[in-house]
Amino acid sequence: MSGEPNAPARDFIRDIVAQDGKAGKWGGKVVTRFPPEPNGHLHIGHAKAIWTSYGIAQDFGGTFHLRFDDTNPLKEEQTYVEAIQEEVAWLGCRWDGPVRFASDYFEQMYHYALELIRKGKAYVDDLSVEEIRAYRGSPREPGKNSPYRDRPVEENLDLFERMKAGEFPDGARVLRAKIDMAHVNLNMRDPVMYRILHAVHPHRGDEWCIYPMYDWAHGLEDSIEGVTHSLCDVSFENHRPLYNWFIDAINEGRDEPIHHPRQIEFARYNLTHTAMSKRYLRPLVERGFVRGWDDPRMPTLIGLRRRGYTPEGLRDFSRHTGVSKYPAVFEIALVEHFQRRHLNQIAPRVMGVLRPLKLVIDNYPDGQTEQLDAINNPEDESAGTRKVPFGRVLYIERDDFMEEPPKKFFRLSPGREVRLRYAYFVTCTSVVKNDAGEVTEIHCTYDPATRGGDAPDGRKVKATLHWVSAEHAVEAEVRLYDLLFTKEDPLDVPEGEDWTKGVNPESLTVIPDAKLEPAAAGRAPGWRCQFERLGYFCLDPDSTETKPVFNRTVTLKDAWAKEQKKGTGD
RNA sequence: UGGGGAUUAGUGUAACGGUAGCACAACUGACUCUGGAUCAGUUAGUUAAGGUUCGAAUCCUUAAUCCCCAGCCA
Repeated sequence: MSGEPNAPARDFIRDIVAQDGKAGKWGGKVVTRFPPEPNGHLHIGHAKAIWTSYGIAQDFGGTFHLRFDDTNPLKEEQTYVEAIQEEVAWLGCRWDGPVRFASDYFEQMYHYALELIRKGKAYVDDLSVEEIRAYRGSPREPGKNSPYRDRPVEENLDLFERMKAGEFPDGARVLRAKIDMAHVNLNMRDPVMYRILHAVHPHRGDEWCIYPMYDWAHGLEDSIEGVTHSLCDVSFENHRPLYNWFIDAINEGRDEPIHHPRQIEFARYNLTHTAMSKRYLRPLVERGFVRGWDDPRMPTLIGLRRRGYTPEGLRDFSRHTGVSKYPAVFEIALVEHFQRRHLNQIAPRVMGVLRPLKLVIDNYPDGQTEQLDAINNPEDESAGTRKVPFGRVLYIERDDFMEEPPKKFFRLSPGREVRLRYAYFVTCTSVVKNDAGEVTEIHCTYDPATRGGDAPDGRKVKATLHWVSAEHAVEAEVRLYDLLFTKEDPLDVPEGEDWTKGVNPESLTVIPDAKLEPAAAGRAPGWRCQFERLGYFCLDPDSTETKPVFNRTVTLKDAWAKEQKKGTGD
């Protein structure tokens, strides 16, 4: 990322796009696209890829397309074309024009294929899958020509036509490009362009019996749409010569050459403590390690959304991490940083006690209730204030009291005075314990002169505690999430060992009876807030009229927790 | 013993032959009615070895390491 925090993004792709613009390529136009296959949900890795393409279109005043790469009806489903649209829209990326489909270009591609056959650049091959594989050779050994490679053009035309008409069973024949079976790049060894598939396509029904292969289709889709900069994964770097070959072959002898996009590859990335590919995510769902694809622990977009992640935070993460060709591993802390940064600006504050400890103020009038003023968001004055009910019996956080406090523990302990946020100073006078010796209740006195939280005599306290009035408390379920895997690289396991063993057994902690101030009640699912001193939370769709359910999106930074971890707390 | 790419603090990413910078993380400290936020500061880097040059992260050579490629998947 460039030096200034708010400087425009700068990376090698943007440099290329800028150069092309300067050179007047494509009339200075910029068109990018995101081309998902509708066969699964998007994850945070896609989010960055989408933001790269969309962000570049935005930065250069270009347009951005959403196009489904639906060339394999065996693997694709309509539900995903709907889900993915929603996911991209949620991210905040707006595509130009309608949602596009590769399958809308099938006719055009077919005609291009006919042209190649007529030019002697493609042929129908009757070899079986196994034979094709065997004939392909290996990276170190050249392949050999198929015996069908030199079929006359007329025969190829006839056979291809009949393939399209559905005269042959699946797998009987394919159409291949005639390039070079000895090429060092395996992708150039007569790649398959069409295979026979008698399948029902989600978008085209049973119109087609032949379906284009990705390598044949993809470049053409970009060409047809006028995509100028076709951004993709580094693994397609080896395919670029093939895409160029196809377009050049089509353009050979053509009066009006078809558009030739420029493909630029960039590295995909990984995150620490998580796995991203479907291969690893699916078992988590199917074997019940998580509750589903939208489990808030999942790196899927629907999971992160449910957890309370904001698209703005994801966008900032995507932009600030830059683009490169090096297979980067980002620390999950960086993702969280951008979530906190955004949430801090927008999340209204609320007080909630996760592990309640009863606190009784002995000198507070029994039965009295006050409404105290609290600030909704110190980072946003326009968020205003609210009233919080206060009474003689309160709940405070168990962690905020220690009978025998270590040196760096500033919170409540016997004889110590602390502030109850927006309320009063209280001093702990005694504790009540059960038979097991656990503290079940603490007693305090309060100083009426400190109403609102300031002492007129100017005396200071070291800590401010959040609290909830017992009488007014709203009971809620709170789900605390931690790393899905404790290991940085969950896939790095010894030969033969099951990587799912690395799933963090404490990745979910359910608190059934948290106490919240009334302001947290009556909200709609998706509502985000900060529980003061604890973290950012988001109301889950599992909530009912009587029982809200909150997901912890991300914790607040916690200096005390860090101190404890260091073991220097006492 | 094939081809294509890549390598800058702990993690990412700038510097495009001319002072190696930024963010996150870590660590200090200030401030604070959130041990949050904010502010100030510290630690820490060019994969290695040669060469070209007044000057190299940048150009050249060699080596090392990592990623990708033998689907009728995308």
